[in-house]
Amino acid sequence: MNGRFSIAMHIMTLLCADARLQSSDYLAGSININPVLVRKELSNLLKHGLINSQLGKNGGYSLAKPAKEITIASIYKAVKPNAILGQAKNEPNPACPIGKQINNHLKTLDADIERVMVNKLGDTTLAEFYKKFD
Amino acid sequence: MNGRFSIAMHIMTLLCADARLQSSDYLAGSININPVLVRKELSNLLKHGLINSQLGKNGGYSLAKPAKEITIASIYKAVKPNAILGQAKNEPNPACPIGKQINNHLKTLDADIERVMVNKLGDTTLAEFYKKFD
DNA sequence: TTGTAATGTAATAATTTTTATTACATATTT
DNA sequence: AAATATGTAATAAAAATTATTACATTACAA
Repeated sequence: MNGRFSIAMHIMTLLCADARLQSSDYLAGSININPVLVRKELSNLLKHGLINSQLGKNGGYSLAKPAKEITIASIYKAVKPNAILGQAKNEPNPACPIGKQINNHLKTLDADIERVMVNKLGDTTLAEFYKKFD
Repeated sequence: MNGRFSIAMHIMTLLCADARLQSSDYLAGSININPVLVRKELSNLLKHGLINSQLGKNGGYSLAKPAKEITIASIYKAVKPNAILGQAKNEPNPACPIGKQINNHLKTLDADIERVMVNKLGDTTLAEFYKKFD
């Protein structure tokens, strides 16, 4: 996985900290990455119904619902990679009895792990996460 | 995370399937990646005490202990990334109250998740994983 | 004791992925 | 109508991953 989860959490925390509309430039300034990347992630969070946006002058972004109704799991799901345990790029040798089957078995293992993770992340809300900041 | 876990699992499964010494070239052929990459991962697994190697002609690799004593968690630990949830490359803006603290809080979250994952992966042994193959 | 086949590892190149940048259309407020 | 923001496409730059080449070292076996 890349830095997308961190970025999404950072965005959501900033929106949680101030209910007013926040611009992508301001968010990018706190995260310290390119504004276009932030807008791309905002666009994804929007698609997943986690935030609202307002076009035009004085526009910006805000949480789509109260922070105590947003689980960390829902944020994770919005940015989740194909495989949490990672996957090799190459097709294993189909002539090898192990190679032929291993990807399926690894996929099953990965699904098991993800279930446990999402379960754990579902225990915490954005509001609880935000409480840790002083 | 990259493909290292997949590769390590593939190596370990192949060694589990045949107790005789296996060469890195043979392993690379089944995985279908460059033999040098395989040797690098073998060198890492060796360092973690999961496998044995034998130098010289007719040399190769074998499991360091019975497959039923090797947990998937121990294989994961040998290749585990810094942060399972990923991390952004940039330092957040220290002038921002959220930016200043978020990395610490994300690190805590990550540690929680990893604990749950390793717990789950500790339930299964290589022998059990191998049983799934026909 | 010499040839062969294997591990072990360093250096470098190629490829892929991620991140940054530029540009501009569209929307909304003042 | 001007200003400021979202939204998005196209491209460039940087970083990470994977592949390749090269070769030293070890051990078996003829």
